[in-house]
Amino acid sequence: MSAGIRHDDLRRRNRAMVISAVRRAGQPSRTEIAATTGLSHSTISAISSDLIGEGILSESKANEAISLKRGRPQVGLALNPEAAAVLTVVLSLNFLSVAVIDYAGQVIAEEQRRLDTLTMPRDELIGECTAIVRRRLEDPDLDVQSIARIALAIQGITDSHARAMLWSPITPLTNIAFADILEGEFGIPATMENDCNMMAVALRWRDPDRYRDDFIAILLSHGIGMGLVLKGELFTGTHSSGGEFGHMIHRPGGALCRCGRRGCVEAYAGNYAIWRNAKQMGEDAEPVADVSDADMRALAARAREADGPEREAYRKAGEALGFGLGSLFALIDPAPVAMVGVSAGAFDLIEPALREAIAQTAGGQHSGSISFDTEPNELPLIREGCAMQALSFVDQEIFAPGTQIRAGSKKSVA
Amino acid sequence: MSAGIRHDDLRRRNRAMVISAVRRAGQPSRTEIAATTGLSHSTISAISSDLIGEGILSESKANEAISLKRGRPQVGLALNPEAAAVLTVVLSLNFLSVAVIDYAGQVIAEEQRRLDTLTMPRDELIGECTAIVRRRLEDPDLDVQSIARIALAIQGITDSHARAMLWSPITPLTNIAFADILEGEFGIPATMENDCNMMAVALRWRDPDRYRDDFIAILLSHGIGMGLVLKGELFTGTHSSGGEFGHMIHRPGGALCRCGRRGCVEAYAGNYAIWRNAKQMGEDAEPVADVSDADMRALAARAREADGPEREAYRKAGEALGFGLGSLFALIDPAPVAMVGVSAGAFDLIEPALREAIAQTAGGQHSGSISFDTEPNELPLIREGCAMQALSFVDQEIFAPGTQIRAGSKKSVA
DNA sequence: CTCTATTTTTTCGAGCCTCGAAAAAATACT
DNA sequence: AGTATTTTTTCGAGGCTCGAAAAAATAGAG
Repeated sequence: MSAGIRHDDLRRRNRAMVISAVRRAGQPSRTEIAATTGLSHSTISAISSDLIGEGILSESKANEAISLKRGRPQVGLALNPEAAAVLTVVLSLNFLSVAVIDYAGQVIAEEQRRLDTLTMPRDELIGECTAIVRRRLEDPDLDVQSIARIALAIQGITDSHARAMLWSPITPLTNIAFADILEGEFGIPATMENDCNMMAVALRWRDPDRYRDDFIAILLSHGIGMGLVLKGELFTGTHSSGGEFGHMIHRPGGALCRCGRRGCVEAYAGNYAIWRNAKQMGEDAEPVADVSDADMRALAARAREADGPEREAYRKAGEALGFGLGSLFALIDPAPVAMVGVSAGAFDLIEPALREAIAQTAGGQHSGSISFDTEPNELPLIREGCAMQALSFVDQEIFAPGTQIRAGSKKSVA
Repeated sequence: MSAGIRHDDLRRRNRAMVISAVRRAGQPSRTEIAATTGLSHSTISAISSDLIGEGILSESKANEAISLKRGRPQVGLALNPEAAAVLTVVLSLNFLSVAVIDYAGQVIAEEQRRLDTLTMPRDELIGECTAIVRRRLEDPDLDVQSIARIALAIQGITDSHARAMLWSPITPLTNIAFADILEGEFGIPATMENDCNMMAVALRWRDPDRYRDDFIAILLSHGIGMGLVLKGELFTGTHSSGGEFGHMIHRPGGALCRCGRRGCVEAYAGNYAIWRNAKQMGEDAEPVADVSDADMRALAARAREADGPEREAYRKAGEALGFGLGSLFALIDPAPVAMVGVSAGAFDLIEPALREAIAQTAGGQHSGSISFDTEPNELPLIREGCAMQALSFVDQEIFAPGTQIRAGSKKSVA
């Protein structure tokens, strides 16, 4: 249970503070770091000199803009791009992509591939993933030793220990321990992340002012997913990645959902549901396997043109999302929302009904003050979140003396 | 933002560990504390000798049962009951109760009072609260100086800073900053807590095995409330006490809820809703102000006797709770549930429909493994939770050197 | 071009804190 | 009475952070 703080934990934690301050701030001077961490200048000086000696940080002749000031100019501290690297794998419907990212967060290599995830047998799916990773690792330009971590993101439910995919809409297969598989194959620590959680992580890095301590990222795609940050931390369920917003019950016994149950939010707001309603196929119609983004955009265009079943379909989606968000807000209070995915591009069609629905719920009091951002393209967000998640892990490993540091660096000698 | 750890924080935190280890374990020996905290024997020895010197802990000639062992017998450490005391105030529908609790957690005085909260004007309600507290503080048997904290719990929504009641079903009044009022009046730090959150706190102290890191306490009373513990911490909303499970939407546009909206879980499962359905008054009927516990018990008895509208009313309540829990489980995954309040005594009537509903939701996969506890009497739980919450605050104040310690104790001199 | 003011960074000794090992204390068993 | 065993305290060593002072590096003034 509650662990006491050992004396040597102190340095560990404060190293952590310094590294994360540098990652957040870009090129802060030692003085700035001292200010944000609350530690003394002497401490920051000692720690950063250690980190530079270990090749984790490097001095960069800093902000020329501010060098107009008097005194001794600040020396910016930056992450040394060569200190380590991470590899991200994003597995989504019929699509697999990997990227290699250096310690400073820059993409240094990538590869993408189409594949038929829905019909692929287990071995083949796993094989494709390991193969694409292996190809990247065998790249002669890459120092394999520097790859410190792999983060794999997938649509669907992952376990709360970030080891396995439990269930995913992109494949009928279940319980694939991707993290263990990749670790076993390549001997590099790996984690298995939920795509929407990675979206949330990315949003926070992109716009820390708007997405700080509490916010919601909702994926409006074939299915409905959610990434939730509460009190500054990624929210996960007790056993799984949790936050299955799409499968909150909107109408008990209602429309047939892809998950086999009835009345889920997704059964009204997922692409297949909007499609089904627009085509007036009835709520019991079996969900179609996939609707292309182009088809969805065409559907939205038609809905904008005339008040027909297409517009009504988007209205129903908005209503379901609104009541769902209302129930969510009853639990966590309102927070900024980012709508991501192809249907976020049709948010103009969704928003009126959504706001009307929210107004009828507990969140309704603040209905006006709730603001929505839209971002139609989810893949870059997911990849970015994966990268930052993996890099944060590496940061932690680096200041944990117990762990072998894989970067080609030697300890400074006092 | 992220604060570094100063050198003097170390002692503070480790003192915290020791105190909370003692509060949890009852009368642990120094060796046991060392084991649970992971700190060395020397450190525990130093800290506990400080704490004893300051009058916070005391040695108690420990477990005679274990003194059969060889070696030097363990000396149990106990909280010194006189180190401080706290005062709890529980304000519920037409009922106000206070208790004074010593540092070891024993009730040393209490007082209860009926009052008409629904019609009472603002000044009077506040006046009643301050008056009952003043009476306790003026008790000649009590050392006023020792009262280190006041915790006030109320049914309804409180703000996330534990300062004010925002809204409550027990009064039409809103936005009463009880914590500030009591602090101003008596000069004793006070907090304003949500009743269901305090239930959850109490459950954890009562049965730490069952209610550890993740669990749900649901109040089935006139209204429906929830206290939620996730990852070992009390879950609150971003702005308010949050966790308004009762106002998640069960059926959009459905039955009229006491909150003025439609289709909330509470509009089917609150006492007034069960009453309304049992009396076949229609879902639009204005909720009655109060139903006595005796009436509810009579209703449950009739429902058990024959399959009439009463039984159907409980079935609907179960359905609403089941779908609500199902949606909640979609977000947080299933967790142990405690049903508290008068209708928890009728859980046999509620459970079948509840389980059936859950089975139709995302939580359904684990439907069988979800276990429910029942506790018909909420008041003792709330009071107990309040006491532990207040005592935990005092624990924190005691190891924070910045704070003036109000207990009559002097620092040990080295 | 030199000197001064200013700001950043490093150095150094002081003061704490935790730890491990050893000693001391307190009991049961023989 | 002596020995084994377990708990608790003592003590010196090693680390860490801090504040103050020194050193470093620049802009502006004369």
